[in-house]
Amino acid sequence: MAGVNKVILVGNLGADPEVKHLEGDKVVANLRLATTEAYKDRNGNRVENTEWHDLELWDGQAKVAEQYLRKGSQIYVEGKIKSDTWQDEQGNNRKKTRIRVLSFTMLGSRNMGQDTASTGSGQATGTSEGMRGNQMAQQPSFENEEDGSDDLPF
Amino acid sequence: MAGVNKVILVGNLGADPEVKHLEGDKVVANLRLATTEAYKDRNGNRVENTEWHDLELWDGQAKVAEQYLRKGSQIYVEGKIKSDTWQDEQGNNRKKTRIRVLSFTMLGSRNMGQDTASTGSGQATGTSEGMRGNQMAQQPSFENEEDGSDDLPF
Amino acid sequence: MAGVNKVILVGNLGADPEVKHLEGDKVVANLRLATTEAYKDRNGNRVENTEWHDLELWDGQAKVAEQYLRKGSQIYVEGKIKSDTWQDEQGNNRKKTRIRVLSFTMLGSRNMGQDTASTGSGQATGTSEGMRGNQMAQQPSFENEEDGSDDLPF
Amino acid sequence: MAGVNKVILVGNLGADPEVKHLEGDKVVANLRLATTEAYKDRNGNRVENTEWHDLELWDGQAKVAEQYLRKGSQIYVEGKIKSDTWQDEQGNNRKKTRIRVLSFTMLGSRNMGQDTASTGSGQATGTSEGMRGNQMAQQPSFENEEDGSDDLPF
DNA sequence: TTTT
DNA sequence: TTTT
Repeated sequence: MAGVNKVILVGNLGADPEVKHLEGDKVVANLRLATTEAYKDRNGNRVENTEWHDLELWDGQAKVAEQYLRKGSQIYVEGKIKSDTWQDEQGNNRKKTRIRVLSFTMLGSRNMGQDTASTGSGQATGTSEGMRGNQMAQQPSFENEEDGSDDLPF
Repeated sequence: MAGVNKVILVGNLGADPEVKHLEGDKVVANLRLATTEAYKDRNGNRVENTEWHDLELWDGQAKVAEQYLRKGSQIYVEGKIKSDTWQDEQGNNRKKTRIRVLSFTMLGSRNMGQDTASTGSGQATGTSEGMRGNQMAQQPSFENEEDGSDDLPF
Repeated sequence: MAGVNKVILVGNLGADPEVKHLEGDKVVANLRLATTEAYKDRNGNRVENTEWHDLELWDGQAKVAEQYLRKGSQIYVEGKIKSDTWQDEQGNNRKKTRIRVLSFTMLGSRNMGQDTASTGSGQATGTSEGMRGNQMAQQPSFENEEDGSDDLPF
Repeated sequence: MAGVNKVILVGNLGADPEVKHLEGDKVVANLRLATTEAYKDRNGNRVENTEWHDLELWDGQAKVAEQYLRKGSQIYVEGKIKSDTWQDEQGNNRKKTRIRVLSFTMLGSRNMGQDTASTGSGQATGTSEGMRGNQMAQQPSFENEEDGSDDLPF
């Protein structure tokens, strides 16, 4: 059946991206994203609740993340839930849930984190196809399709 | 930072809702929802990929689910990702991810599952407050807030 | 700035798609989609509120819409807000807002309506009046890129 | 029918909020929000496309907007499409589409616009560990129900 | 385990 | 003009 599996997150990275360059020019980046909600409990005390998400980005996106994202970066993310299941050594069924990122956008302005001053020249070039997204020298947004093999948009 | 943690799903239930009535008038329903995407692989073969989601609904919502949803029901769901972490007997860190449903809407028409012919009379009454949602005898849509103690909308 | 402009709708078509085949193999379809919300007012009376949306689909998507969608069809839509501005004869600034559809999915099940037997092997059995139970043999879900020239996904 | 009518925007305000205090303690704020997408056209030239949205906020939300939002503020918005129709003096049918905001969140950190230094001691500081530095006086996130009469969340 |  |  034709379904919908969509995740939208706005949060901050808990650490720098972990990027692995695989054979065949494949690149994968793993990010830890915190989304925090604050509310008042029934006693009127402010409570903060943080959820941590494991994000997975591939190829062009992973490269953008590697170049521009840092611990603390605030991003808007669109993706889908994707879980892996396996059996552990004890024979228990295990499941790990990740967010497969389909597009993301850096938020905030002014600066983009410590090492990003270098992006200033950037012409934020996108490929014409498969790039609904936006990107700029300072605020890259990047979209990738399922098996996208897009190059860096810069 | 004020974050966003939003999930939107459209899929079908893999089984009837599992509902538990807890002390203090609390009710919780657990649903298994399948979201299936189909695409053509590079050889042009149609591939289907199903993701299973664990949904958790509380109170008024849980009651609506219990009454109207059945194995196979197609629903639109809005919620947020919520994970529990603990240590298992081996001392390993474990994590289970669920979707905390904030609103859902039944899709399709005609019939609503095997026993729902009886819903025809439907009062489908909503509370004025906290009910952005929609509901009807035959196509209930229901929203609940964080600690919502909403009654059944009927 | 890298922005986000996203619309998610679930509703029913108020009329059959209006499709125009333009030069250069371009096709555009215009749909009228109703999204209805129901709630109880402060007197406890059920109130229904319908919003009508003008949807615009291009090329491959437009063809799918032409072939499978009919008045009454229930669909899930993802798109973006897009407005045209101009001056009318009186010199007044005018603005028309549309939803540019980026993907849609037919909802509901069972049967698909009158002329859809042609869609393939498919069951695609039709109701005579109004083509409400939608979907096809394969339940089309269709995504299109900005300038996508995708063919029919079947 | 139970429908879905949802809009998600991330963009910047084109002007300070316009706030009107109505009788009966009602408050309405109107915002102009720009969402910009950038892409490369078929010649490889970077093209920027800005869509302007008319946002409408009520009551508690309107007050938060009045207090914290300024021209240039970057926000995440969730709402629904809402159009008014009428006949103009020439007897033409007219329609104006707005976004009725259901929740919004301020994005970015650092500064919040010209006069907002007063909104707290705060420097919107991130913590060194895990960057949880979350919502603060300076980064309000606010949700309102349909006829919500919520007070300021501070 | 759903749906097609 | 849809849907219930």
